[in-house]
Amino acid sequence: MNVGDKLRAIRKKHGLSQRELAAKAGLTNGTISLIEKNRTSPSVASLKSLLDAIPISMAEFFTILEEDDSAKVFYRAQELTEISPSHQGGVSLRQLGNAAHHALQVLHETYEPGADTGPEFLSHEGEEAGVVVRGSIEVTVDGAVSLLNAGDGYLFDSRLPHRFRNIGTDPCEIVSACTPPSF
Amino acid sequence: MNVGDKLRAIRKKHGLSQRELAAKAGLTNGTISLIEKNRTSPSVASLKSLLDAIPISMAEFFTILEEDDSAKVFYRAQELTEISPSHQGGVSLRQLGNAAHHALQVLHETYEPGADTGPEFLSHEGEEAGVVVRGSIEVTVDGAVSLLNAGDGYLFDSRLPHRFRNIGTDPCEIVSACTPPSF
DNA sequence: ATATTCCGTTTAATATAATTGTCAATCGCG
DNA sequence: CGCGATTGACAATTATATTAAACGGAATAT
Repeated sequence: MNVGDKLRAIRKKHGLSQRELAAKAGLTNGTISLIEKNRTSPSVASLKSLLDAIPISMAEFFTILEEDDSAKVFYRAQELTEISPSHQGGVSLRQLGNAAHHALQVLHETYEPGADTGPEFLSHEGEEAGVVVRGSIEVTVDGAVSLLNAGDGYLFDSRLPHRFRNIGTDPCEIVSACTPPSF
Repeated sequence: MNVGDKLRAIRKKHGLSQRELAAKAGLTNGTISLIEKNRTSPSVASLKSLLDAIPISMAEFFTILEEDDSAKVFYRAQELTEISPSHQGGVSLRQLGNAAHHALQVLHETYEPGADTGPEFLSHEGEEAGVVVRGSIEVTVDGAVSLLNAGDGYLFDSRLPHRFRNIGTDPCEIVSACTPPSF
Protein backbone atom coordinates (compact mmCIF):
# COMPACT_ATOMS: atom_id res chain seq x y z
CA MET A 1 0.00 0.00 0.00
CA ASN A 2 2.66 2.49 1.03
CA VAL A 3 0.58 4.98 2.96
CA GLY A 4 3.76 6.41 4.45
CA ASP A 5 5.47 7.63 1.30
CA LYS A 6 2.25 9.11 -0.03
CA LEU A 7 1.54 10.94 3.20
CA ARG A 8 5.08 12.32 3.24
CA ALA A 9 4.81 13.46 -0.37
CA ILE A 10 1.52 15.27 0.29
CA ARG A 11 2.75 16.81 3.51
CA LYS A 12 5.87 18.18 1.82
CA LYS A 13 3.89 19.45 -1.15
CA HIS A 14 1.90 21.54 1.32
CA GLY A 15 5.08 22.83 2.92
CA LEU A 16 4.39 21.36 6.35
CA SER A 17 6.87 19.87 8.80
CA GLN A 18 5.99 16.77 10.79
CA ARG A 19 5.62 18.94 13.88
CA GLU A 20 3.37 21.48 12.19
CA LEU A 21 1.09 18.80 10.80
CA ALA A 22 1.07 16.98 14.13
CA ALA A 23 -0.08 20.10 15.95
CA LYS A 24 -2.91 20.72 13.49
CA ALA A 25 -4.03 17.11 13.59
CA GLY A 26 -3.80 16.71 17.34
CA LEU A 27 -1.17 13.96 17.10
CA THR A 28 2.57 13.93 17.73
CA ASN A 29 5.51 14.32 15.37
CA GLY A 30 6.84 10.92 16.41
CA THR A 31 3.66 9.26 15.25
CA ILE A 32 3.94 10.90 11.85
CA SER A 33 7.54 9.80 11.57
CA LEU A 34 6.58 6.19 12.27
CA ILE A 35 3.68 6.30 9.82
CA GLU A 36 5.75 7.88 7.06
CA LYS A 37 8.42 5.25 7.47
CA ASN A 38 5.71 2.58 7.25
CA ARG A 39 6.68 1.23 10.63
CA THR A 40 3.04 1.33 11.77
CA SER A 41 -0.28 1.27 10.00
CA PRO A 42 -2.26 4.21 11.38
CA SER A 43 -5.82 3.79 12.52
CA VAL A 44 -8.43 5.15 10.15
CA ALA A 45 -9.21 7.78 12.78
CA SER A 46 -5.58 8.92 12.97
CA LEU A 47 -5.15 9.07 9.23
CA LYS A 48 -8.35 11.06 8.92
CA SER A 49 -7.11 13.57 11.50
CA LEU A 50 -3.92 14.02 9.50
CA LEU A 51 -5.70 14.40 6.16
CA ASP A 52 -8.29 16.80 7.61
CA ALA A 53 -5.42 18.97 8.79
CA ILE A 54 -3.78 19.18 5.39
CA PRO A 55 -6.65 19.21 4.19
CA ILE A 56 -7.48 16.41 1.79
CA SER A 57 -10.28 13.87 1.89
CA MET A 58 -9.83 10.17 2.54
CA ALA A 59 -11.38 9.36 -0.84
CA GLU A 60 -8.94 11.64 -2.60
CA PHE A 61 -5.98 10.21 -0.70
CA PHE A 62 -6.73 6.61 -1.54
CA THR A 63 -7.69 7.43 -5.11
CA ILE A 64 -4.29 8.88 -5.90
CA LEU A 65 -2.56 6.25 -3.76
CA GLU A 66 -4.18 3.36 -5.59
CA GLU A 67 -3.57 5.04 -8.92
CA ASP A 68 0.10 4.99 -8.07
CA ASP A 69 -0.14 1.35 -7.12
CA SER A 70 -1.71 0.57 -10.49
CA ALA A 71 1.12 2.33 -12.27
CA LYS A 72 3.66 0.12 -10.56
CA VAL A 73 5.46 -2.16 -13.01
CA PHE A 74 8.33 -3.86 -11.21
CA TYR A 75 8.05 -5.92 -8.04
CA ARG A 76 10.78 -7.27 -5.81
CA ALA A 77 10.35 -10.84 -4.61
CA GLN A 78 9.46 -9.64 -1.12
CA GLU A 79 6.80 -7.31 -2.52
CA LEU A 80 4.60 -10.17 -3.72
CA THR A 81 1.74 -10.46 -1.28
CA GLU A 82 0.74 -13.73 0.30
CA ILE A 83 -2.97 -14.35 -0.37
CA SER A 84 -3.26 -17.87 1.02
CA PRO A 85 -4.79 -17.46 4.47
CA SER A 86 -2.21 -18.66 7.04
CA HIS A 87 -0.43 -20.93 4.51
CA GLN A 88 -3.16 -23.51 4.84
CA GLY A 89 -1.93 -27.01 4.13
CA GLY A 90 1.60 -25.96 3.17
CA VAL A 91 0.36 -23.92 0.23
CA SER A 92 1.75 -20.44 -0.40
CA LEU A 93 0.17 -18.17 -3.02
CA ARG A 94 2.15 -14.99 -3.55
CA GLN A 95 0.41 -12.45 -5.76
CA LEU A 96 2.15 -10.02 -8.06
CA GLY A 97 0.72 -6.50 -7.70
CA ASN A 98 -2.77 -5.62 -6.64
CA ALA A 99 -5.06 -7.82 -8.68
CA ALA A 100 -8.09 -5.77 -7.67
CA HIS A 101 -6.95 -3.14 -10.18
CA HIS A 102 -5.97 -5.36 -13.07
CA ALA A 103 -7.51 -7.89 -15.40
CA LEU A 104 -4.61 -10.28 -14.85
CA GLN A 105 -3.55 -12.03 -11.68
CA VAL A 106 -0.14 -13.68 -11.51
CA LEU A 107 0.84 -15.89 -8.61
CA HIS A 108 4.11 -17.40 -7.42
CA GLU A 109 2.94 -20.59 -5.73
CA THR A 110 4.84 -22.90 -3.43
CA TYR A 111 3.56 -26.33 -2.37
CA GLU A 112 5.37 -28.06 0.48
CA PRO A 113 5.61 -31.89 0.30
CA GLY A 114 2.15 -33.22 1.11
CA ALA A 115 0.50 -29.88 0.41
CA ASP A 116 -2.98 -30.12 -1.05
CA THR A 117 -5.47 -27.49 -2.16
CA GLY A 118 -8.07 -29.98 -1.03
CA PRO A 119 -10.92 -31.62 -2.86
CA GLU A 120 -13.30 -28.71 -2.40
CA PHE A 121 -13.46 -27.68 -6.03
CA LEU A 122 -14.32 -24.05 -6.16
CA SER A 123 -15.05 -22.90 -9.64
CA HIS A 124 -14.86 -19.29 -10.77
CA GLU A 125 -15.16 -17.51 -14.11
CA GLY A 126 -12.14 -17.18 -16.40
CA GLU A 127 -9.03 -19.10 -17.34
CA GLU A 128 -5.92 -20.03 -15.51
CA ALA A 129 -2.54 -21.38 -16.56
CA GLY A 130 0.89 -22.00 -15.07
CA VAL A 131 4.33 -23.46 -15.43
CA VAL A 132 6.11 -25.66 -12.90
CA VAL A 133 9.42 -24.07 -11.98
CA ARG A 134 10.79 -26.52 -9.45
CA GLY A 135 9.77 -29.92 -8.09
CA SER A 136 6.70 -31.76 -9.31
CA ILE A 137 2.97 -31.66 -8.64
CA GLU A 138 -0.12 -33.70 -9.29
CA VAL A 139 -2.83 -31.65 -10.95
CA THR A 140 -6.43 -32.80 -11.29
CA VAL A 141 -8.73 -30.94 -13.69
CA ASP A 142 -12.28 -32.10 -14.27
CA GLY A 143 -11.35 -35.66 -13.40
CA ALA A 144 -8.16 -35.80 -15.51
CA VAL A 145 -4.99 -36.32 -13.45
CA SER A 146 -1.40 -35.55 -14.46
CA LEU A 147 1.95 -35.36 -12.70
CA LEU A 148 3.76 -32.24 -13.88
CA ASN A 149 7.51 -31.72 -13.48
CA ALA A 150 9.72 -28.66 -13.77
CA GLY A 151 9.14 -27.05 -17.16
CA ASP A 152 5.68 -28.58 -17.61
CA GLY A 153 2.57 -26.41 -17.62
CA TYR A 154 -1.24 -26.39 -17.55
CA LEU A 155 -4.08 -24.28 -18.95
CA PHE A 156 -7.80 -24.70 -18.28
CA ASP A 157 -11.14 -23.00 -17.83
CA SER A 158 -11.44 -21.96 -14.19
CA ARG A 159 -15.00 -23.24 -14.02
CA LEU A 160 -13.70 -26.80 -14.25
CA PRO A 161 -13.12 -28.31 -10.81
CA HIS A 162 -9.40 -28.48 -10.07
CA ARG A 163 -6.97 -29.60 -7.38
CA PHE A 164 -3.23 -29.38 -6.75
CA ARG A 165 -1.31 -31.91 -4.63
CA ASN A 166 2.42 -32.20 -4.02
CA ILE A 167 2.91 -35.95 -3.72
CA GLY A 168 6.71 -35.71 -4.05
CA THR A 169 9.39 -35.23 -1.40
CA ASP A 170 10.59 -31.75 -2.43
CA PRO A 171 8.76 -28.42 -2.41
CA CYS A 172 7.14 -27.50 -5.70
CA GLU A 173 7.13 -24.00 -7.18
CA ILE A 174 4.71 -22.82 -9.83
CA VAL A 175 4.21 -19.51 -11.60
CA SER A 176 0.59 -19.18 -12.62
CA ALA A 177 -1.72 -16.66 -14.22
CA CYS A 178 -5.46 -16.15 -13.92
CA THR A 179 -7.89 -13.86 -15.68
CA PRO A 180 -10.00 -12.26 -14.42
CA PRO A 181 -8.55 -12.30 -10.91
CA SER A 182 -10.30 -14.52 -8.38
CA PHE A 183 -10.18 -14.33 -4.61
CA MET B 1 -17.00 9.15 9.77
CA ASN B 2 -18.95 6.01 10.58
CA VAL B 3 -16.73 3.38 9.03
CA GLY B 4 -18.56 0.70 10.97
CA ASP B 5 -22.05 1.12 9.54
CA LYS B 6 -20.69 1.40 6.02
CA LEU B 7 -18.59 -1.73 6.39
CA ARG B 8 -21.56 -3.62 7.77
CA ALA B 9 -23.80 -2.46 4.92
CA ILE B 10 -21.27 -3.53 2.30
CA ARG B 11 -20.59 -6.84 3.99
CA LYS B 12 -24.28 -7.68 4.14
CA LYS B 13 -24.85 -6.61 0.56
CA HIS B 14 -22.26 -9.21 -0.41
CA GLY B 15 -24.02 -11.86 1.69
CA LEU B 16 -21.10 -12.44 4.04
CA SER B 17 -21.20 -13.14 7.75
CA GLN B 18 -18.65 -11.57 10.07
CA ARG B 19 -16.91 -14.93 10.36
CA GLU B 20 -16.80 -15.54 6.61
CA LEU B 21 -15.34 -12.13 5.94
CA ALA B 22 -12.89 -12.53 8.81
CA ALA B 23 -11.59 -15.79 7.38
CA LYS B 24 -11.06 -14.29 3.94
CA ALA B 25 -9.36 -11.22 5.33
CA GLY B 26 -7.17 -13.07 7.80
CA LEU B 27 -8.74 -11.33 10.80
CA THR B 28 -11.22 -12.46 13.44
CA ASN B 29 -14.96 -12.08 13.72
CA GLY B 30 -14.56 -10.26 17.02
CA THR B 31 -12.50 -7.57 15.35
CA ILE B 32 -15.16 -7.05 12.70
CA SER B 33 -17.84 -6.83 15.37
CA LEU B 34 -15.91 -4.11 17.19
CA ILE B 35 -15.23 -2.18 13.98
CA GLU B 36 -18.83 -2.39 12.81
CA LYS B 37 -20.05 -1.11 16.15
CA ASN B 38 -17.55 1.75 15.89
CA ARG B 39 -15.94 0.70 19.14
CA THR B 40 -12.50 0.79 17.51
CA SER B 41 -11.01 2.56 14.55
CA PRO B 42 -9.31 -0.13 12.47
CA SER B 43 -5.78 0.32 11.23
CA VAL B 44 -5.50 1.16 7.56
CA ALA B 45 -3.89 -2.23 7.08
CA SER B 46 -6.81 -4.06 8.71
CA LEU B 47 -9.43 -2.13 6.78
CA LYS B 48 -7.58 -2.84 3.55
CA SER B 49 -7.52 -6.56 4.34
CA LEU B 50 -11.27 -6.49 4.87
CA LEU B 51 -12.00 -4.53 1.72
CA ASP B 52 -9.67 -6.69 -0.39
CA ALA B 53 -11.63 -9.72 0.79
CA ILE B 54 -14.99 -8.32 -0.25
CA PRO B 55 -13.52 -7.05 -2.69
CA ILE B 56 -13.71 -3.29 -2.94
CA SER B 57 -10.95 -0.70 -3.13
CA MET B 58 -10.10 1.78 -0.40
CA ALA B 59 -10.78 4.67 -2.76
CA GLU B 60 -14.22 3.31 -3.59
CA PHE B 61 -15.02 2.72 0.07
CA PHE B 62 -14.18 6.23 1.18
CA THR B 63 -15.76 7.79 -1.87
CA ILE B 64 -19.16 6.33 -1.09
CA LEU B 65 -18.63 6.83 2.64
CA GLU B 66 -17.87 10.52 2.27
CA GLU B 67 -20.72 10.90 -0.20
CA ASP B 68 -23.00 9.62 2.52
CA ASP B 69 -21.46 12.02 4.97
CA SER B 70 -22.14 14.88 2.57
CA ALA B 71 -25.74 13.82 2.21
CA LYS B 72 -26.25 14.00 5.95
CA VAL B 73 -28.65 16.79 6.91
CA PHE B 74 -29.43 16.50 10.60
CA TYR B 75 -26.92 16.43 13.42
CA ARG B 76 -27.43 15.61 17.08
CA ALA B 77 -25.64 17.88 19.55
CA GLN B 78 -23.11 15.18 20.30
CA GLU B 79 -22.36 14.71 16.61
CA LEU B 80 -20.80 18.15 16.28
CA THR B 81 -17.05 17.65 16.13
CA GLU B 82 -14.64 19.60 18.29
CA ILE B 83 -12.05 21.30 16.08
CA SER B 84 -10.29 23.38 18.71
CA PRO B 85 -7.13 21.45 19.55
CA SER B 86 -7.31 20.40 23.22
CA HIS B 87 -9.75 23.20 24.14
CA GLN B 88 -6.91 25.69 24.16
CA GLY B 89 -7.57 28.62 26.46
CA GLY B 90 -11.08 27.55 27.41
CA VAL B 91 -12.30 27.83 23.84
CA SER B 92 -14.48 25.10 22.33
CA LEU B 93 -15.30 25.12 18.60
CA ARG B 94 -17.79 22.44 17.68
CA GLN B 95 -18.31 22.07 13.93
CA LEU B 96 -21.52 21.02 12.25
CA GLY B 97 -20.92 18.33 9.63
CA ASN B 98 -17.75 17.80 7.66
CA ALA B 99 -16.76 21.22 6.39
CA ALA B 100 -14.23 19.70 3.99
CA HIS B 101 -17.17 18.76 1.74
CA HIS B 102 -19.19 21.95 1.95
CA ALA B 103 -18.89 25.62 1.16
CA LEU B 104 -20.31 26.55 4.53
CA GLN B 105 -18.87 25.93 7.97
CA VAL B 106 -21.08 26.40 11.03
CA LEU B 107 -19.64 26.29 14.54
CA HIS B 108 -21.16 26.09 18.00
CA GLU B 109 -18.58 27.97 20.07
CA THR B 110 -18.19 28.09 23.84
CA TYR B 111 -15.86 30.51 25.62
CA GLU B 112 -15.19 29.88 29.31
CA PRO B 113 -14.73 32.98 31.51
CA GLY B 114 -11.28 34.40 30.69
CA ALA B 115 -11.09 32.47 27.41
CA ASP B 116 -9.23 34.27 24.63
CA THR B 117 -8.52 33.36 21.01
CA GLY B 118 -5.30 35.31 21.54
CA PRO B 119 -3.84 38.25 19.72
CA GLU B 120 -2.34 36.17 16.90
CA PHE B 121 -4.63 37.43 14.16
CA LEU B 122 -4.77 34.79 11.51
CA SER B 123 -6.55 36.00 8.45
CA HIS B 124 -8.13 33.73 5.88
CA GLU B 125 -10.27 34.23 2.79
CA GLY B 126 -14.03 34.59 3.08
CA GLU B 127 -16.61 35.97 5.46
CA GLU B 128 -17.72 35.00 8.92
CA ALA B 129 -20.69 35.91 11.09
CA GLY B 130 -22.31 34.80 14.31
CA VAL B 131 -24.90 35.38 16.99
CA VAL B 132 -24.29 35.33 20.73
CA VAL B 133 -26.63 32.80 22.32
CA ARG B 134 -25.64 33.03 25.98
CA GLY B 135 -23.35 35.21 28.07
CA SER B 136 -21.34 38.05 26.60
CA ILE B 137 -18.09 38.42 24.71
CA GLU B 138 -15.65 41.12 23.67
CA VAL B 139 -15.00 41.02 19.94
CA THR B 140 -12.18 42.93 18.26
CA VAL B 141 -12.23 43.31 14.46
CA ASP B 142 -9.60 45.36 12.68
CA GLY B 143 -9.05 47.52 15.76
CA ALA B 144 -12.75 48.07 16.52
CA VAL B 145 -13.85 46.62 19.87
CA SER B 146 -17.38 45.77 20.99
CA LEU B 147 -18.95 43.88 23.88
CA LEU B 148 -21.70 41.66 22.52
CA ASN B 149 -24.48 40.20 24.67
CA ALA B 150 -26.99 37.41 24.09
CA GLY B 151 -28.92 38.20 20.91
CA ASP B 152 -26.19 40.42 19.43
CA GLY B 153 -24.21 39.36 16.37
CA TYR B 154 -21.26 40.16 14.12
CA LEU B 155 -20.35 39.90 10.44
CA PHE B 156 -17.00 40.71 8.85
CA ASP B 157 -14.48 39.84 6.14
CA SER B 158 -12.28 37.05 7.46
CA ARG B 159 -9.17 38.76 6.18
CA LEU B 160 -9.57 41.45 8.83
CA PRO B 161 -7.64 40.60 12.00
CA HIS B 162 -10.04 39.48 14.73
CA ARG B 163 -10.06 38.32 18.34
CA PHE B 164 -12.61 36.94 20.82
CA ARG B 165 -12.31 37.33 24.60
CA ASN B 166 -14.76 36.37 27.33
CA ILE B 167 -14.19 39.10 29.92
CA GLY B 168 -17.37 38.22 31.85
CA THR B 169 -17.97 35.77 34.68
CA ASP B 170 -20.23 33.30 32.83
CA PRO B 171 -19.48 31.03 29.87
CA CYS B 172 -20.38 32.51 26.50
CA GLU B 173 -21.98 30.56 23.66
CA ILE B 174 -21.96 31.64 20.04
CA VAL B 175 -23.31 30.10 16.87
CA SER B 176 -21.18 31.23 13.94
CA ALA B 177 -20.88 30.64 10.23
CA CYS B 178 -17.91 30.90 7.90
CA THR B 179 -17.54 30.60 4.14
CA PRO B 180 -15.48 29.09 2.72
CA PRO B 181 -14.50 26.83 5.61
CA SER B 182 -11.15 27.57 7.25
CA PHE B 183 -9.00 25.26 9.36
C1' DA C 1 33.45 28.92 17.38
C1' DT C 2 29.17 28.17 19.81
C1' DA C 3 24.74 28.70 20.96
C1' DT C 4 20.00 28.43 18.91
C1' DT C 5 16.43 26.63 16.33
C1' DC C 6 14.17 23.47 13.55
C1' DC C 7 14.07 19.11 11.54
C1' DG C 8 13.29 13.90 11.49
C1' DT C 9 14.29 9.79 14.12
C1' DT C 10 14.33 6.68 17.99
C1' DT C 11 13.13 4.53 22.58
C1' DA C 12 10.35 3.31 26.62
C1' DA C 13 5.89 3.98 28.57
C1' DT C 14 1.09 4.14 27.72
C1' DA C 15 -3.22 3.80 25.18
C1' DT C 16 -5.60 1.39 21.83
C1' DA C 17 -6.60 -2.23 18.46
C1' DA C 18 -6.82 -7.22 17.60
C1' DT C 19 -7.22 -12.06 19.23
C1' DT C 20 -9.01 -15.66 21.82
C1' DG C 21 -12.48 -17.98 23.88
C1' DT C 22 -17.11 -17.85 25.25
C1' DC C 23 -21.95 -16.41 25.44
C1' DA C 24 -26.98 -15.85 24.27
C1' DA C 25 -29.96 -15.46 20.42
C1' DT C 26 -31.64 -17.08 16.11
C1' DC C 27 -32.60 -20.28 12.46
C1' DG C 28 -33.53 -24.81 10.30
C1' DC C 29 -34.41 -29.46 10.62
C1' DG C 30 -35.81 -33.86 12.55
C1' DC D 1 -40.26 -29.11 20.87
C1' DG D 2 -34.92 -30.31 21.18
C1' DC D 3 -30.75 -30.41 18.83
C1' DG D 4 -26.83 -28.65 16.01
C1' DA D 5 -25.19 -24.98 13.38
C1' DT D 6 -24.62 -20.17 12.66
C1' DT D 7 -25.06 -15.55 13.95
C1' DG D 8 -23.30 -11.12 16.36
C1' DA D 9 -21.64 -9.58 20.83
C1' DC D 10 -18.61 -9.37 24.79
C1' DA D 11 -14.49 -9.84 28.49
C1' DA D 12 -9.87 -10.81 29.13
C1' DT D 13 -5.48 -11.30 27.11
C1' DT D 14 -2.08 -10.19 23.64
C1' DA D 15 -0.27 -7.38 20.01
C1' DT D 16 0.18 -2.99 18.11
C1' DA D 17 -0.28 1.97 17.57
C1' DT D 18 0.50 6.32 19.86
C1' DT D 19 2.70 9.30 23.16
C1' DA D 20 6.27 11.74 25.58
C1' DA D 21 10.89 12.61 25.91
C1' DA D 22 15.37 12.56 24.34
C1' DC D 23 18.87 12.35 20.57
C1' DG D 24 21.79 13.86 16.62
C1' DG D 25 22.17 16.39 12.34
C1' DA D 26 21.77 20.64 9.60
C1' DA D 27 20.95 25.32 9.01
C1' DT D 28 21.10 30.05 11.00
C1' DA D 29 22.23 33.37 13.99
C1' DT D 30 25.24 35.39 17.95
